[in-house]
Amino acid sequence: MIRTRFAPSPTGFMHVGNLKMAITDYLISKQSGGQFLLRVEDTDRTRMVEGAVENLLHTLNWVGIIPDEGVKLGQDGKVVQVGDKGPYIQSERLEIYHKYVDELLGKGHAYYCFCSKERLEEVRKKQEENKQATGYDGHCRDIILADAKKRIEAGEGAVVRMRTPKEGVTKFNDLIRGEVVFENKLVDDQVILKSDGFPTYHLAVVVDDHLMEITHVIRGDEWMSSTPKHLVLYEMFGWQPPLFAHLPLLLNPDKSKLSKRQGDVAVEDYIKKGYLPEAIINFIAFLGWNPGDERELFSLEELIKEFSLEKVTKSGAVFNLEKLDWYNKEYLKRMDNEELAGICRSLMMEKYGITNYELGIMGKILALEKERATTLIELVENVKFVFELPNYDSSILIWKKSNLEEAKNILQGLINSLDTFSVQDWDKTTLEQKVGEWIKEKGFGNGNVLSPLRVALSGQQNSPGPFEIAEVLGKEETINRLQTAIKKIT
RNA sequence: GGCCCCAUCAUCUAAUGGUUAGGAUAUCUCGCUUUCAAUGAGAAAACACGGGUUCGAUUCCCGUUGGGGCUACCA
Repeated sequence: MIRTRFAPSPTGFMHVGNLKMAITDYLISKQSGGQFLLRVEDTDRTRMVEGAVENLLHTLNWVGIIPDEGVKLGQDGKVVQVGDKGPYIQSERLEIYHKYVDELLGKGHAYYCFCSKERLEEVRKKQEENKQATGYDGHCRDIILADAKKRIEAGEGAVVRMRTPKEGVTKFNDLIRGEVVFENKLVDDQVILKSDGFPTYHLAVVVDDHLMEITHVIRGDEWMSSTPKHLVLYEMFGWQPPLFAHLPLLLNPDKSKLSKRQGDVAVEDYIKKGYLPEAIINFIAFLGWNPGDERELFSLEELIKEFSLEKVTKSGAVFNLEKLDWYNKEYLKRMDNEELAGICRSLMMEKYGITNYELGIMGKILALEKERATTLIELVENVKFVFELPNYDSSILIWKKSNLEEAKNILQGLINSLDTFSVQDWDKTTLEQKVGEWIKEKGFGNGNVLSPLRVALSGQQNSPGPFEIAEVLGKEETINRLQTAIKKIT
């Protein structure tokens, strides 16, 4: 049974790269019938952002990824912690970390360091000048623990560093990349406890993953180089390390690590733009993974069944919005009209000031444009002509080599004909059939009639079919709009 | 600089020790059609380079180049 965790820092909105990690963690745990936990890593108090945890959780909820354990949204929408291995917020686990730091100190696997920031910077500068690997120079490595404690009691500030072995190698078998080897002498004596009493990521992640019985650590590639530090800590504690999988990063079009500067990176931005959760999940899951055959459309459920780390690509993937657009169109096209109406409800009410909202009617209106729109925002915008006929120029009523006079006659003829139709028969199929007969009878060309009709109904030269529009508009409004068009000509 | 990772069309990717190197997105052409969209048919488009290994390498090995990540009392 696999236990995975998504461990975000509450430093802002959910990044699409983070979502990719969360999705992967979720899929891997679910397909084994295991648990997916969410842990909040808030050990850097300087970067905390108000409301970030709520935002993260809401975003995850939106895509349908609900943690089994750890921090999640309760029934009332408030943040709660669930599970018997908590707390799941690192700032609430300080005592635990201190206990383990003491253990390391006692065993000689860690030591107090009193070096000033200035000294550390100087050391680093010199190393860079000499083209050496940067890292702590071991200045405080040999201070006797008792002496160090005295200095601390006397009020001196200190951090705790891990005493990494300087010989041999540390290796691990990454589930995606295979064996990776690091020389121990290059593993830095990393700070594990900061002078403010908070642990660093490296200590906290190891302690928590162990205590929370995480079996698979699935995280971004940027953590690869830190993994030996973590492995050394597992070794020091005498713990069995989990399995590691480092996922390739999401990239900007210029192939650098996906960043804010080159476009939107917050999942929230895409929600606001009107992308569907299904499209986002599918798109992101397919960045660096595919089922090996030619299927492209996968729901979360299907992904749980078929996703596998073995098939994850090793190289980073450009976050390609054109493909996202395509996915969104596909899901939009397939969506049930009433469901679509439900999703667009607030957008529609806001934009068109609608008060009584009938899903059936709204669904029909939205269906008019759903094959043409990329996003929900665009869809709602495109349907504007239903509520408000745009002010168009009469010249666009003319079809090809025809003229205004002819258009006017045709529209008038159309009114006379449509007026005889019963309201019961006012659906696109019947309309198309009857108007078709009328066109034949009069000997007009299709375009000569349907084009002016389209413009009269939509105010646009490009629009859905005129009969579909007429059905949605109803008989009265349809005739109304035809009369308006005629008035424009005279 | 040091360490680590990566390398197939513009992009996401598939496959293989011998293939016309496949699909998707985007682009273009044609068809359908009252427009647009959708859809159908097609086009253009890739194995980074150099050495090996091999009868034969895009595939395996090494190197080069290129790209990326890390290199904090941030995660």
